Amino acid sequence: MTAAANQSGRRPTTSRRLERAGIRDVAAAAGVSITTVSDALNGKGRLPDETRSRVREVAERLGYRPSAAARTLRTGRSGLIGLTVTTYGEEPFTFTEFAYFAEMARAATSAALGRGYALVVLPASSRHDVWGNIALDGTVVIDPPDQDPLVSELYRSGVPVVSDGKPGNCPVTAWVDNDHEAAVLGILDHLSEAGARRIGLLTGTSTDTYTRLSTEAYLGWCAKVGQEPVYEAYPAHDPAAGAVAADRLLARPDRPDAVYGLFDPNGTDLLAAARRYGLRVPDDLLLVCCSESDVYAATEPPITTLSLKPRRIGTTVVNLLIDAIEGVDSGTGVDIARLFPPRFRTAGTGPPPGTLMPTELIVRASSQRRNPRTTVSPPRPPGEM
Amino acid sequence: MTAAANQSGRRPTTSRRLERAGIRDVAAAAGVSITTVSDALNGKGRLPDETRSRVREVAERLGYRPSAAARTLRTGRSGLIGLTVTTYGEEPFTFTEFAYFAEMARAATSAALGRGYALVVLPASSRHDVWGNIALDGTVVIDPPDQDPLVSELYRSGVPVVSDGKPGNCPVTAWVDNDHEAAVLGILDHLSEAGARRIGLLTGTSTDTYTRLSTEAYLGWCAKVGQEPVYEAYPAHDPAAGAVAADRLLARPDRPDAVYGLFDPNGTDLLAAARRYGLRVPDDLLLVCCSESDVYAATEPPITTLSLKPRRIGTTVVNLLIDAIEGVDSGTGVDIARLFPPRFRTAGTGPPPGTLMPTELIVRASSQRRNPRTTVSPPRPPGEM
DNA sequence: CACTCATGGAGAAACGTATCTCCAAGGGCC
DNA sequence: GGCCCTTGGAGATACGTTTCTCCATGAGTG
Repeated sequence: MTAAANQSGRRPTTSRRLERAGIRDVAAAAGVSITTVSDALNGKGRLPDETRSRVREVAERLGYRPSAAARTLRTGRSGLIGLTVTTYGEEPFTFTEFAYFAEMARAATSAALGRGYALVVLPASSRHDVWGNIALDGTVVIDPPDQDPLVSELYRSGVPVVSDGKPGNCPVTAWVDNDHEAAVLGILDHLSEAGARRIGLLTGTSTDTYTRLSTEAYLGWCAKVGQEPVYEAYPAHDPAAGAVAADRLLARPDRPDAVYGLFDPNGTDLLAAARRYGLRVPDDLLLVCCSESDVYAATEPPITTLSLKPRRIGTTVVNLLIDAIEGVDSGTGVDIARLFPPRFRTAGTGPPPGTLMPTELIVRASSQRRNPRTTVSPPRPPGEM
Repeated sequence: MTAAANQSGRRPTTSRRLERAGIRDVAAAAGVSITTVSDALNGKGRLPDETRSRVREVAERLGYRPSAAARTLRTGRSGLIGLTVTTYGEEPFTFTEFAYFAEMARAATSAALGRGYALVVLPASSRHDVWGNIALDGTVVIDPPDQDPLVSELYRSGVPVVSDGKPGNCPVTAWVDNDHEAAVLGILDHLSEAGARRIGLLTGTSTDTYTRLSTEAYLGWCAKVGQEPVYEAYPAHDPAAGAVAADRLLARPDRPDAVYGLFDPNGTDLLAAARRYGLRVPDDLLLVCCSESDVYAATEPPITTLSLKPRRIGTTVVNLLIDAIEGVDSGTGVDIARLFPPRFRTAGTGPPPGTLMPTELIVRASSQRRNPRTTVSPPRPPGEM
């Protein structure tokens, strides 16, 4: 080994292995100190432009890439955000609200990348060691169950947590949710105006916020207008159970003349069930379901759907989370911000700030009786979905 | 400050801030050295069980969580795998093969978690600083374009890269793909046996391996059996273009009596187009498309689909990648493995090892003719649905 | 008794960066 | 000439692990 090869001054005895250039190598090659290299590359410090550009050029020439691990260790920031999905089974993603999740995750990924963060997909059921092994700046939790131990632990350990779905008893930094009550009431009114006399509900048996709030809104509406509730609940994570429940609902003696299904496949299920019972949609049965899928624009008849606007949710959740991340540590320099990260603000404060976002009802033929359509949509070219 | 409070020996002057317990704190509390704590928690070293469990208990009591950043810096391993999706537009996920991607990503996530790794979603179009800021042990690339600069740089910088889709000119550690040629030939034979005389193809204009190999297989088959190729190509990333192309294909004077569509929405598109031209499926037109969606089990008629078995692909890709990751550094201790990481093995070796995986044809009504047909009906202008 | 050896564990050196502190030199100002 | 201020940059430390090296101690062995 030549002296030049060892000019960085480290490892005087052991042989120099082939490795990526470090900041030391750049400093040595540029004839400046490590400090100067760091400052030059990060745009900090007081350096003349000439030095800055020279250092940058040398770094480029050596193919220098800063070590993310070292930077994370030093700064305490990894640029990584966890995306946690509540799982019903073995799989990392939930099946039930799949289109919703996919859209939401996509928007969240975009939003995060736009602000320089990347998303790590981490099912809540992951091995604990996986969670512990990753430096996360914060976590997005989709639809946390009532008492999620994972969320509690994350929050306790000081990691900001923002949930999609109003959390039950988990402490979170912030949350975002749709205004499910308003959405359900809007649908029920819509169906009433279309002539429905007895509106049924296809709902789930799980205790997540979405199911709970929607069902409560339905029951409240029934009480208000004096209609006997007509609903069937089934385990929403079981794809086969939906069809059975739809069948049950339409087989009841007090069969509804309109149904709202809370879950994505309900539209198809209800349509099939209606066919089996010889019910025409919308003539004998009005139909609405909650879905992000555009297949319902092409069914026979097209089905009115409620969109939860997952893209808006995903974007908002991520932005809130990053705000929290960057707000905590990059505060005004007051030490309080460092002495009292969120974990210490739990007691004494009120509930975490939440944001309610509107939903969108996409009205199609299935919820409109023979009367001419009220909402005017432009004629579509053939074949477009 | 008391001597006891400072027994860890650090920060003799500045005041001790509220922070997560570190390994030093555990060592001090347990009355052992840092080494012992590390060994006890990681199951290394020679320690009596009594010491081991005592240290573990103290760590638990203090709520000790090892710093992932420090561990990564020290060990050079982050437990993070990049999942890169080629993007056609702004969005991080591609629309076109969405169900495929979703399934594949889900399987990949599962497989990775099962081996203690987590997946980071990183679109190829991400800001460069995001890529540089994350310590990745390896990367999965879905469907890399012919000359992907990102893949090249990753590979050059020593990060193992495994691609889903046989790579064009990118150097990768390994790749996995379906046997697209066999799949297409199988479908064409299947359609022939069902009575097809002229088989058309709905294909894409992009240059990815899937499109290219499939189209070539089709053209080769045509040449072999002496059929004039009948195909339409469209930009597969444009969801609206598929319907137009399907329409074009069925409007041709040499209208095919069977069509294979390479992309997921083609089944719906072709069905709609067939309806517009008054063609009955499967009587007048046999239909097959490549899709992972089970909506085709419920269409009228149900459509035969080719499944690329994305779950198998995702699992295989991740396992190959992790094998490469762990094989490189946890070798037999021979220094060669450390002196020559994959980046130095580029020259002189042959193409990277690839794995071809079988596809699965799910035969439904749309590709089975009830009674062999003899006449070809002339094209008609699009009428009412 | 003089050894070897296994056991249990401590010390300290990295890993590669960011940043706090401090210093030298030069110039303007009174 | 003494003083302060700005500019440009170097030194050293800390981030929290893992791991290599090495040292006591006591037991077995000839």
